[in-house]
Amino acid sequence: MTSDRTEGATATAGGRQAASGAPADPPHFALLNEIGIIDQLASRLFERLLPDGLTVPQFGVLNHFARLGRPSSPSRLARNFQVTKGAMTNTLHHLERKGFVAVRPNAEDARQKLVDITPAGRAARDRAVAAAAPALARLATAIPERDVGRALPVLAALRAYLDRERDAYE
Amino acid sequence: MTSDRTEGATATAGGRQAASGAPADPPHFALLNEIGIIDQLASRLFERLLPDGLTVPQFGVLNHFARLGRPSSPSRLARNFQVTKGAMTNTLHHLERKGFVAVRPNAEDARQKLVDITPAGRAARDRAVAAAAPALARLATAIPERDVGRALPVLAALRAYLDRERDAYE
DNA sequence: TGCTTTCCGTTCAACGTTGAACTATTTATC
DNA sequence: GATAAATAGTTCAACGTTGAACGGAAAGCA
Repeated sequence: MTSDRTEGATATAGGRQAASGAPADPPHFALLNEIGIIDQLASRLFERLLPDGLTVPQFGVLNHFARLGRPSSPSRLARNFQVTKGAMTNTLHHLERKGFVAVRPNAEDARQKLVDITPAGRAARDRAVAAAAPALARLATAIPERDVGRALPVLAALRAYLDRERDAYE
Repeated sequence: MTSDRTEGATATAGGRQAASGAPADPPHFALLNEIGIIDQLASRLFERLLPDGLTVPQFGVLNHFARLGRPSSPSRLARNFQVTKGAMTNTLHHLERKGFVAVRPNAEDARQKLVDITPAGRAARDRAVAAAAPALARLATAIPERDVGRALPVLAALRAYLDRERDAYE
């Protein structure tokens, strides 16, 4: 049992709902709504699959390093993930406690710290990818890659726009 | 200053990043990633515009009622918004404290409560819509409605899939 | 050189969310 | 009717996030 699909109701962006008689939300608003719900559903499902008590943001950092192949700094990571520095401090502390990431001072710039993934972190990341693979495969079956290819550019443009908009307001 | 757009890095789903040499995340994963970032950016921007100290979920509930036109119950709202009952209890308490929503017992079923928007709540919702209108208009300028129309069906299918998947695992 | 600005990382309070535990009420079933 | 199962709403601890405030360190500039 989930949303009131039977009554054709699933609230709209920021909220949802879709009663037949009521005025529909503007398309752009509806888009953001749909995105909000998907993020919530996908994150929760994904997190259940993750091993080692990994959370989505924690996995994100590990995955980032696995592909980056070199150390980074907390603030740089915060920028990459569009998150505040405080949030990244928090995530890194968790990863450090688990031994999945190593933090050391940066000799060249005492303001910074250098963060890198550890072998254990790499292993955890691989386990996570393996654990999520089946679910991702099922998803790929349900949503044709062609459709994903259609949506992705639009979302990329949307993100770029929001990014600019944010900069403008800070 | 925002994400490392200059280094072509914006972490991928659950995490991101897009260094040229590294293996790219699978398309479906990239899609979820993009969605996660957009949700975060859009929510934060939207929330800044909201009046009366309204949060995104609070606005969502008010907007829901404005379109629904009739009372609902906490658990029904929780289902509509794909949120746990506890979360909805929390949101409703905030709205009740602000006088934007009225809660009363349901005589026909003592387990339930009936929630409805108040005139003050309606006014707050209208103020919120008005406050967000300019930003939404700018967004509509940046992202053609045609593109939104292309992405929406894919996202709807994605949400429907995740919804089914969740039911299967609970 | 000395002062100001910018950047870095941390801490903290306030929120929203989940998931589990619990009580109360209603519905199903024998 | 009595018992079991399902539904409703609350509470609570644990997380992640924001936004603001700080103290430390490096650049920029006079």
